[in-house]
Amino acid sequence: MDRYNFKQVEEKWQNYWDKNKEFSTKIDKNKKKFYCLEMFPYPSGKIHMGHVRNYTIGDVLSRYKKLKGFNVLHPMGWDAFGMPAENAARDNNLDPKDWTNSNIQTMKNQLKKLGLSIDWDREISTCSEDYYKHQQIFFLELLEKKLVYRKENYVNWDPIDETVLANEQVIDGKGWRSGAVVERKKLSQWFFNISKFSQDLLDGLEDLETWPNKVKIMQKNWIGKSFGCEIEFKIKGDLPVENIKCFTTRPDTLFGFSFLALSLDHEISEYYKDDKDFIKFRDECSKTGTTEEAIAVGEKIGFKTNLEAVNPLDENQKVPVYFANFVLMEYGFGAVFGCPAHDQRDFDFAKKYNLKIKTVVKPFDKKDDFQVSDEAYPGPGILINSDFLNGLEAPNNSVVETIKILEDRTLGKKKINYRLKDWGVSRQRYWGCPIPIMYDEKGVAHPIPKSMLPVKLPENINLKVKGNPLDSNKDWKEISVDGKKYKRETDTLDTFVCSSWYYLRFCSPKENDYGFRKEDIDYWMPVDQYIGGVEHAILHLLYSRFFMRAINYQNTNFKIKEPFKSLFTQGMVCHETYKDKNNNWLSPNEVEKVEGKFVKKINTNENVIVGPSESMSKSKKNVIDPELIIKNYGADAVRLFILSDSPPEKDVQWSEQGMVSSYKFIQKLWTLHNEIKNKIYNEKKDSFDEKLKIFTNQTVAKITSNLEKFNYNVIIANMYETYNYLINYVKKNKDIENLKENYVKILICLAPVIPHFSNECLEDLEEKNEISWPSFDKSIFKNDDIKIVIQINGKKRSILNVKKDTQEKDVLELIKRDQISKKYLNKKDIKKVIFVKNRLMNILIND
RNA sequence: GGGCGAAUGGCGGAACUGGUAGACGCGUUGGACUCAAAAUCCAAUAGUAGCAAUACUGUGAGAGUUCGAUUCUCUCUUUGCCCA
Repeated sequence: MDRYNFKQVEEKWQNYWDKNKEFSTKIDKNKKKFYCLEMFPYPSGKIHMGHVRNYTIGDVLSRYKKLKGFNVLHPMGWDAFGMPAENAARDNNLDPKDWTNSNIQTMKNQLKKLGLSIDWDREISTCSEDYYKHQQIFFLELLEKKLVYRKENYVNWDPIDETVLANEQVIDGKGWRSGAVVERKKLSQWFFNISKFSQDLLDGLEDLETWPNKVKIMQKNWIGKSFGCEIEFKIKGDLPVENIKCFTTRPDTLFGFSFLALSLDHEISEYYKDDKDFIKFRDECSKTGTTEEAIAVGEKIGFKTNLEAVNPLDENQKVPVYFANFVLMEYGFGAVFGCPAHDQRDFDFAKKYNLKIKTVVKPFDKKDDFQVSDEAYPGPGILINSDFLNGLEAPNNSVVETIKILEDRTLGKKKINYRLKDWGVSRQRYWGCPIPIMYDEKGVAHPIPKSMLPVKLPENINLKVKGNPLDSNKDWKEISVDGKKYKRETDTLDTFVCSSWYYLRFCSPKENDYGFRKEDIDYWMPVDQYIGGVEHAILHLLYSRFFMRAINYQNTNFKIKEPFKSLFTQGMVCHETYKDKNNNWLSPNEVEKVEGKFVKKINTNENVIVGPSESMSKSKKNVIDPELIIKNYGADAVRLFILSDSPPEKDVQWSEQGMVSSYKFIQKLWTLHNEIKNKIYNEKKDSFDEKLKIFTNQTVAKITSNLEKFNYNVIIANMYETYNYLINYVKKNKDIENLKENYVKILICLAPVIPHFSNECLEDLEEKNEISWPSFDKSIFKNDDIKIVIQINGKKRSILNVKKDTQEKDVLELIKRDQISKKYLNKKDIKKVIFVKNRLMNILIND
């Protein structure tokens, strides 16, 4: 018998699928559709194990649904714009387009070798003009609906590279490439008005029943709805400022008011722009960084103004006004009132500047003279030292009551605040979708006329210039329309915009006039199952949800609000990390295991420090190249292994031994296949075997239910169990009448995970019927013999074989004759019997 | 600091709605085959005691509900992720 030649078989089936357009999909209204989508990859060069896991999970589902008779849409594309291309192109004197397209070719070939059931006719790439031209139209539509606007905003500015940096590109306050100290700079940028939909995005979460709860909670926190009050404080001092508006969620602690803190960007800072001390203070603040976390961890510092704020509930109470580094302009109105006794941040600030700390809430179990001492008390309790508010229960009652009082006296009003900020989409980059805007001589923005769309990216650009290469490209930048001179917008769109609607494009990938055809999305949308990493839990998923609402807004033709009906977030692929004695990372193939436990470096025999298992990353060198693994073991074996060791939503440890055992398992299945085939074509026949039928039924039932529940690791265990059963079965039996019929069912159950192998075996059996997912017959379990657990005083003592549905008194009779049970029951009174039909009997006796 | 999870053999992990804890795989040990090795096959494998049948203990710790708890409730410990 031949060994299973995975190379030949896998190539054969991949070619077959390709040639027959097996997975190319058309609208078929007679069939139920199923849209399965995995997050599309960034074409960085080669696929990595994370892709293998993500796409294997999606492929198992797609193939299963197809076998179940669904019309499955399973497309793939490329999230092809972005900085790595621009950087790689600049460093290697390439065109970003060429770099990207060559990576796409490589990765596409790699994905094909995994045997994925993808409709490659629908392949899209966000960097192709065919894609981004539609995005420009969307942009202009949103502009018309006033969902896009321009405003000035602070950015992280790298003064050496003359470029804007994303927060994650700022490391310890320095640019990740140049190492220059990052500055805050105000730039005019385009924004999507996502905050307009804050409440709707929040409400929509309720309907996403099959999304992981944690993702919904993350989005909820990100939107950050808070209930509070807007208060105007009267201001006294030497500036022409009459009042300052501020937002608070705790107006009930107003009597503990001890300072008012303003953001550095608050409009009042204008009066101080020439004040040397203020400038010095502002520089000091910029060192601590602008992220919310940096501010929270860093020291709270303030700059005292000559202004005083009046407590609206008590005219006699006046407190100083500070600029403080912990107040963000984006939150509320960029002004907060400080109540040190009940907010730790305010407490730290008050201690530092020696401001009064007045306790206004006491915990329920404390007396009225309770005083905050070492730290703030932010918890619930009863209001004290608060004049007419005394005795209210904080925070629930007291907040509502205080707002009522403030509203009555027209000192403030109820307000709901959201943390969600508008989405800045301008990027000072070449390799992105051009923003279809031009500016006239006065600097007023105009949409590029529709007839002039799309705005194409210029080619042969010099990437070595400082700053945005588009900005220094005069030929491209300067245009004239109807004899008037304009300058193009040189910023490009954030790549998250591209990925906010790509799932629509897959429905109509070739449509030329618009981003999608209504007929197509009416049939295919929403995505029935979306699969990807949890790292996109907030931004990508929220932006996509927003984008649907933005298209939907003032548009009766477009019904979708939620693009992804179900979401599944898979875990990462991890591997041990290795370092040599000089603390340099070593890759797994620079390391070997010699004489058991310790790991040594190849050639030098030097000891290696084994670090914890972490998610595979190039920087830690703990990566395994999927291409090599597929070459050595085959796609089916890789698919099998990547699913086998852990539940798909959890991290999985890469293990060479596990990989080898998956490979061996496929070889064993092949041996089994040949044995079964011999039996099937054997002349001698045994009669029909009921037990085999029952076993097959159980197997199909188990695998079906585990597929439905994403328990893919358990499916692999089911596959091993099935093998173990069948290999013993064929040893003991000749061919029996129903062997082939049952074996074919089992082979089909293997098809989602190991499609090449399964198809090869089915073909080998000359199985001509159209393959579809086997049904299972629940009634077949009826005649089953049942094992009943016998417990004495709650402890398992014996197991009885009985017919299904045996009654309590009959089981009791059996127990009395059962040797083991008799031993425990001997001469003891039975106090009580608990009987669960077909399961167990628990007998309570006096000890 | 807040929110959400997690904790089961040497390891990864199973366990339907509260009903036989440890499926399945890895590793380890022993055996068969072989001159030998690899490959393959067979067997054992939670701990303790015992030749054994078997008994007791056992799902992070402690309590509770229950005839019965890995599963439900409370407290605690450790740990992961997200937010601040």
